[in-house]
Amino acid sequence: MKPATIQSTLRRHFIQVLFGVSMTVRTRFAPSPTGMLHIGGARTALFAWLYARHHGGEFVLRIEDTDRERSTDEATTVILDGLSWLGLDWDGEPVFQAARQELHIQAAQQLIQQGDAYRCYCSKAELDDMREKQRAAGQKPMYDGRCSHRHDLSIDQPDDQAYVIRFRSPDEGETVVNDLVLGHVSFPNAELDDLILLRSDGTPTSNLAVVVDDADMEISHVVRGSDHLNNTPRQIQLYQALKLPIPQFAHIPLIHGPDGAKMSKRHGSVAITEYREQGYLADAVNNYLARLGWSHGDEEVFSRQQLIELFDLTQVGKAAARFDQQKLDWLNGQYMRQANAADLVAEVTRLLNTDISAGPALEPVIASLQERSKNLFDLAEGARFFYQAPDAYQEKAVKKNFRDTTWPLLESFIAGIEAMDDFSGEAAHALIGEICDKAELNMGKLAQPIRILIAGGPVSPPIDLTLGLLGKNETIQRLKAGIAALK
RNA sequence: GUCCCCAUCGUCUAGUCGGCCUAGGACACCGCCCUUUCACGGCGGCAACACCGGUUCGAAUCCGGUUGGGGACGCCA
Repeated sequence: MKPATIQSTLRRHFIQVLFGVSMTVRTRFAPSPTGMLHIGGARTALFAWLYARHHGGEFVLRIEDTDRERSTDEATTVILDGLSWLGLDWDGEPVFQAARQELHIQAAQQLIQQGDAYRCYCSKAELDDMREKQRAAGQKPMYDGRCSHRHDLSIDQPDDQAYVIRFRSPDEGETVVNDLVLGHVSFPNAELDDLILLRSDGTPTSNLAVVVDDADMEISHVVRGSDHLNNTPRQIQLYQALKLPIPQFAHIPLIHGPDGAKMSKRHGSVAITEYREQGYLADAVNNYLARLGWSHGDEEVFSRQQLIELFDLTQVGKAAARFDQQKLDWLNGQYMRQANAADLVAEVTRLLNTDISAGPALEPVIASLQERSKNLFDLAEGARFFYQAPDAYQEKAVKKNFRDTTWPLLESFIAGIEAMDDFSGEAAHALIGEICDKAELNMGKLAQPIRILIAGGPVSPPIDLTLGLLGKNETIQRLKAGIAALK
């Protein structure tokens, strides 16, 4: 046993002793490594993580790589990166499902011995044909159990004909899922066909593996997307047949695109890591995702800590939610403003991707831009002119703010700051005021042209801050270059 | 098609056991204010209980149906 495992086992034991019952919450996130970690998966992971953390329990990771055709190590890495970025830390090492085949096969053997599973010799073509006929007859395509009563071939007898192992599910009665989000959901057993446990190559299928693993890993609450709801009654039957304790289930509604259809590539950035590239803050994404389907009164902004304190599955809504980029943008803006400038330096430096050694310190530049930036990308672009003199001036802004009277104002401004012994943003600002007063103009008549020559466009932090950060020499140099270029 | 789920402003949602809801908040949108720019912020506005029945003194809230949307129907997960 690894130290971490011993520790968690001890902790679980401690809680059990303390409360006299087994009440450890243990949730899991079980992605299949066949693609990116998308928005929906990230939210499922977040909810499972929040639930565990809220209850002081554990959150574990299981990589469901049993479909070896489509699973890749690369996808696993991307998923882990995504979770790490969001700060959804997992307990212990990730478990790889493919490595646990023996356990799954054993369970299948047990079911065979109990008579709860049987060999099915139906070929792919035969099954296709069967389904096609069912569909044509307006029925739900499902296995009709044609091999379940074949007694002519002993299941223990070696056979050169390919077969799969199917679960013998009950035909009558109903199976009830008691879901923490959806409540009672019952399925007629007649609707549940005999699912495949072991493929013809002997490998276990996901439904078997999930049940065996969730039980073996002592998962107390299975939190997953509601696209798995239909698998749940079958899984419950497997738990029962294997005499394993049934966990609690919580099926989280799916996230739809703005058009109401399931999220897909055409809705833009579905990979969670894409949001990092676009300059979103992890906590803002978490906050947004949490509010999609969950709420706490009228509040909108929740820190990570508050989410852990307040989150509960009982407050998760049942309806699917649409993804709304504008609200994410707004929330991200909230976090941008709240953030410590120092914490943003590294990421902004990366996004700027230019030499900043000659310009002002990045931290105060960031501070001056935080409240006018929706995201880090915005912020980096807003900061760029501090380190790169404009090579062009926005035409529309020039047209609007420059006229013949502008030039003398600029000249006297330059003369004024050239004469200053100790230049500062405040002094420059005061000078603009003086010049405009004298000319009986409002300050914008001079401040805007200055801004355009300095930044290349009509947008920047307040002029005093901007000039103060840029410094006397750079200010003069840019103004002169601008006059030369435009006059 | 069959089974399952869902249904409050354009979007996310509040709405504990039906009365406090002439339905609240947030995003978006539209005004106004603040402002040397862009933003932030402040104030105000627009805007919803899908429909039809029933239960009840009283329903967004309970029940039934209709409609609409979504999910699932693989030797994928």
